[in-house]
Order: sequence, then structure tokens, then C-alpha cells
Amino acid sequence: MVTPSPRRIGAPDSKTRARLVEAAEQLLLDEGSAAVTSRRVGAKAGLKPQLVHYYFRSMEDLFVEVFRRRADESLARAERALAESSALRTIWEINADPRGAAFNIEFVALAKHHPVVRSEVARYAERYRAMQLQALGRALEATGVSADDVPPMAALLLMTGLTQVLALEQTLGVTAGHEESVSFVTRLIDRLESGQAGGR
Amino acid sequence: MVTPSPRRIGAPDSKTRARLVEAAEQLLLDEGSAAVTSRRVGAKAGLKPQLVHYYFRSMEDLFVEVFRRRADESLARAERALAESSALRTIWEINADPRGAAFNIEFVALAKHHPVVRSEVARYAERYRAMQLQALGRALEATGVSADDVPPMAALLLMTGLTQVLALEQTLGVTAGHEESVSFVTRLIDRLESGQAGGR
DNA sequence: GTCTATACTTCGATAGAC
DNA sequence: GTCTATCGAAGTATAGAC
Repeated sequence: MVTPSPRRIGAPDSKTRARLVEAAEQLLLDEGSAAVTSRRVGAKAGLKPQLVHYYFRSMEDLFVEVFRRRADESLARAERALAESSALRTIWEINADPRGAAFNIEFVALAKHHPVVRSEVARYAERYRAMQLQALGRALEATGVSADDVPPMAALLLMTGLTQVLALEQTLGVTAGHEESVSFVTRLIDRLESGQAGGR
Repeated sequence: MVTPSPRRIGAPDSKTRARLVEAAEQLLLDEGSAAVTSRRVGAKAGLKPQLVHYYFRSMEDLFVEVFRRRADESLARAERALAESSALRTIWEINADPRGAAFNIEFVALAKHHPVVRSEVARYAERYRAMQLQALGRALEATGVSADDVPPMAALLLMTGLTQVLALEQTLGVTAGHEESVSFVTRLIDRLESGQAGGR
């Protein structure tokens, strides 16, 4: 009794479909979420725009697919990295990738108008946060920083926030103070991870 | 020899015009930049959509107007506030307003497709940053924190970044750890400003 | 000085041809 | 299983009526 989707949809493993997803991601990163229209995605992939609607029931479905592809990869990569030592530095490096931060920002924008995207992004954000938090808690403990002095959650949100402002301002061409701030954070991390007895 | 604009534009002090700007700002904050179209602005203001094009040469002009109105006000407010004492806390409070952070994010999105908006936002960001930086430098100095230990620029970008992630995540409905992080920062500020001898 | 009728473009989506 | 012809709605903008 599953109201069968009235429209036919292309095979999930089609080569053409993969090209469309790739084109959409490119467009999203280069020109922002507003540029990801069926017509422009088609053009970028060198295909007719209607193909987007053949392979995806709606634009929202395409957005979700683009998001999942990258989010799954990020989660896996982070999981591997955080299992190693020096989690503090690893967490910073993962978040410091400006492409990743830009990607997030665009999807939060899409989430405003696409409920399915929203729940997907929210679910991912929570998982990602929890994973990093656990690793960061262990890492800070190892350096001798008490959780009362510096709650891991606050440290994590401060790091994440910094990388996101940097990404945001980069799109404006504003970069004053960026290097200085990054080197402050990396120095702090170096001091903590090598010294292994930082704090107050 | 100024190629005179071929189209007639309504008076800058028109009441109707003000209504349109107000409606655009509402729409921007409530539904994001993608929702600010001539048709929707007109509807929100209870006017015909064509009026948007009568009062503004282009949508971009409307965006710039919305931005300037609020940016000017923010700059003036910040200038007054920062002249007072306890600049550290003041800077935090100004940035902690989630509406302001959301506003910024939406305009950075618009900047991607509207060069005039971009230069306007960039110019404002630089002025705002410089102003806060100066006040923050003085404030940190007063608390006995050396600029070598905590560069004011880094402190400023960390604070700004935190408020922006919070705003971003709020639109997703994700709020885990927000209170904890905010209270960490405010406690830190309290300690610095009252103790007046924090640091290491 | 203010607003409306209208043109033109691009959007997402579908039905049906190969 | 894959792609094309086409529709109706919504987008920006202009020319001209009041």
C-alpha cells in the first residue's frame, strides 16, 4: 500500500547521476547554494537540465545526496583520525579546512527552505559534535587541563566558530588578522600537546 | 555627461519606500536571503511587487539599503558602548546578539552574487573589526593580560566566531552545548574584568 | 510624484518519445 | 533504462498610465 511514486526515477548507480552530483557540489562550493538550480547543474555537467529531474525526485533530493556523500566521508575520516593520538591537533586540522566550513554554511542556508535537508544536517552536526567532544575531552584530560577550567564543549565550539568566521570572511576578501589568530590557536595546541602540562 | 538613468526612481524619503525596506529586512531575518524577492517583499509590505522596482533600480540596491540601515546603527551603537568602561563585556554582548550574527550570515550569502553588496559588507566588516580591536586591546591590557599571551585579534575572532556558530546552529534547531559555552566565556570575562589580574 | 500593465527570463517538474 | 518536449509558476525589470 505504498503510494508508488508516479514518476520514474533513474538508477542510483548510474554514471550520469554521479556526474550530476559532482557538478552540484562544485557549483555549491564555487557560487553558493543559490546557484544550484537544475539548469545550472545540467550545464555544468554538460547534460540537459531535465536529467536532474529524471535522477532526482526533487531538487531537495539532490541536495541531500550531495550532503550525504561528503558528510559520510567526513565522518569516516574524522573517526579514523580521532582514534590516533594528538586528537587536539587533529580536531583543529579537520575543522580548519575552509572548504569544509564553506560547505557547512551553504547547507545551513539550504536548510532554511528544505526541511529534509535541515533534519539531515542537524543529525550530522550532532553526531559530529559528539564524536569530537569525546576525543577532545580525552585529549584535554591528557594534557592536564581540568574540565572545570576549560570545558571541552566550549573549546570545541570556539575552534569550530573560528574556522567558520574565517571561511565567511574569506568570501568577502577580508583576511585581516586571520593568520595571527590561526597561529595563536596552533601555538596553544602545540604547547598543550608537547608540554603535556599546560593550563594555568 | 552622466548617462542619466533611463528609468525614473521614487523619492528616497517616501513612506512606501521605507515600508519596502522594512519588509525586506523582516523577510531576510525570518526566511533567509533566498526569500527576499521582489514579489515576496511586495506581498509582505502589502504592496504591488512592481513598486520594489520603482523605488530601487535593482534588487541589489534594495539589499544595500537594508544592509546600510542596520550597519550604520550597529556601528553607532558600538561606538557609544565601547567608549565606556568594561569594553570586554560590551564587545561580547554586542556580538552575542543572535539576530546580528544571523544578519551577517545572510549578507555574506548575498555578497556571493552581488558585488556591490560584497564591497559594502567588506568595508563594514573591516571598520567594525578595527574599532573592536582597539577597544579590546585596551581592555585586555587593563586586566594585565599580555598581548603576547593572548593577541587581542585572536580573542576577538574567537568571540565573533563563537556567536556565529551559535546562530548558525540555532537555525538547525541544534543547541547542545550552547549555554555551556556562553557561560564559559562570560565567566572568563567576569573574572578578567573584576579580578583585573587574570592571565596565567 | 506614484503606481500598473506587461515583457522577458529562468525556475522546478512532468508526460511521454525513443 | 534513458532522455526530450513542454508546462505553469515565479523571478527581475521596463514603459507608460494616472
